[in-house]
Amino acid sequence: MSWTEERIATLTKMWESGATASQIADELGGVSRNAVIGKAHRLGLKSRPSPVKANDQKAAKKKEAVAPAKKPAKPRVKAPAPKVEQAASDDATDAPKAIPENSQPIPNRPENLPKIHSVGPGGFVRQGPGDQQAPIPPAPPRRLVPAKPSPEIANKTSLLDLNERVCRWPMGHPGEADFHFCGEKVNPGFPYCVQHCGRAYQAQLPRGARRPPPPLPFGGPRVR
DNA sequence: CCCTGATTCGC
DNA sequence: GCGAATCAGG
Repeated sequence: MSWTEERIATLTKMWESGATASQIADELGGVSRNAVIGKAHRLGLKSRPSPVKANDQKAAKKKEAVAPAKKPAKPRVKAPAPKVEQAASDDATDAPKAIPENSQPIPNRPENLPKIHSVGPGGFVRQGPGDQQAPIPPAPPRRLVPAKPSPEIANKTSLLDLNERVCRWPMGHPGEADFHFCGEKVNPGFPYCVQHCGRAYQAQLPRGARRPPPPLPFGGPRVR
């Protein structure tokens, strides 16, 4: 697996937004956590909160320069990454504009967040940030047409099934076999069904009640 | 043990 | 340039 430009872009975005190297490697696929860290450093991306920090740059640390008495060969092969090869090249440039980008995977402290219960113009109940039922954020914008229909999405709403009348809320992550869309009847005038309108359009909290973290442009780390 | 990132160094 | 091996802290 080579470092294409989009893969580097994803790495950079995720790294800067605080995702761990493991998450990044997992999202990219085909690379190890070490590869991600190594690449990040080569790219000049700087260290974020690193576990090992209390170093005075001890120069007196050396590995064995010569005479590697014994090599453990290579027992360190846990996950050879049998990732599902993605036939279609994903292209992060075009984004379906109907897909929202407000994703807050960071759980807000449930402490005294005021319960807001307001009704949107379409009749949906706005969801307060304090009461997210499922913390699954909307999937990131990506190109996501599956090369061949798999049985998992046989009865689900695929990208090709999208039209003005069905809910475009993404279910799952693009690129995965069972990725599909909600497909419910939309709340008239909205790109989503009533239920997902409640997720997409959240109630505004009073000033100072909270400060939402910045949205993750890549859609956030994969939730497993 | 698990996790994390940093560093080294053979390729 | 790449990344496995290794290190070191949490």
